[in-house]
Amino acid sequence: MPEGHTLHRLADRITEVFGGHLVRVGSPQGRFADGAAQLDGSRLLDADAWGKQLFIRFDADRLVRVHLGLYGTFDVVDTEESVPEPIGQVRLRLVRPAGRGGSPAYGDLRGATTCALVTPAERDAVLARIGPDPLRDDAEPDRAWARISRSSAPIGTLLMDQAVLAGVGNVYRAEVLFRHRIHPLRPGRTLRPSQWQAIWEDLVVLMEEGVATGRIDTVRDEHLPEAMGRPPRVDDHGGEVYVYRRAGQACHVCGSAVRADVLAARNVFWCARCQPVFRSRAAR
DNA sequence: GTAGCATGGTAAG
DNA sequence: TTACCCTGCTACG
Repeated sequence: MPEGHTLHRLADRITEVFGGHLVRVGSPQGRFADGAAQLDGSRLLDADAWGKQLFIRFDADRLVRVHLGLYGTFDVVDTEESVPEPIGQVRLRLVRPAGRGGSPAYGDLRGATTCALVTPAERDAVLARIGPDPLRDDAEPDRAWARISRSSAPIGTLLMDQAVLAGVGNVYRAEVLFRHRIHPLRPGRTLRPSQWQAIWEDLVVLMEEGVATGRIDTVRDEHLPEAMGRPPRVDDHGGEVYVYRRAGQACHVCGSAVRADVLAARNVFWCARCQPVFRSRAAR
């Protein structure tokens, strides 16, 4: 589930459901028991995300830092009924009690890499080490370009490095490189400034759409299933994509087989014909 | 039923 | 480079 769009969507949802309310905070599983005990009964102010980092803000300058990792989930449910018994390993449970005719709501965090009570200074330290986030209005893409433009590392590695750029994960990495016809192994420093600008602007659009829909869709209208007369993609993420997890299948644009390899410890996918290997001026 | 893998990241070795 | 976190889906038997 979790690339940056998931966390921003979740922050909005937490703010909407719990913001301004006195909440019950628990850790049915027990691994966040100390933090939960300190926060229980206090006022939740709001939640905000930077890249894949989520911070839930409580009164008295207290924050919960959440990182979902690869398979963490945070389900927020507005219910007309009573709050159910926790199912499975619920690290953190937030409850907005029913009151004055209002219905109860709850949020369950499972499988997260991180769930910790932190201070504003600790939050700032985390934020200081991550790059600009395409989903934030105040992001400075030049900061990322400063790193990319002088790095010999592959652009496919740099896009996944949260210290360079925050919020992009394995799906957006593969898809944005396809959309800009750039090979994942191409060294960052060989990109032109205009290519970086186009990638950034595209990430802003794609990820904002991801926040709105809760899925990752990267396929242009002319390549959608209905436009091409091909079957829609069926899997657990739901979005229409060009190359992600499509190894061996036909490229939607040129028909050649999608390639796969491991880059930055993750599977990367690309079309060898649409994303030709970069050749330096000297090599040509 | 269950092995294997996954939209991530850290820490140990 | 590997282990881990310990969820949830898919593929396979």
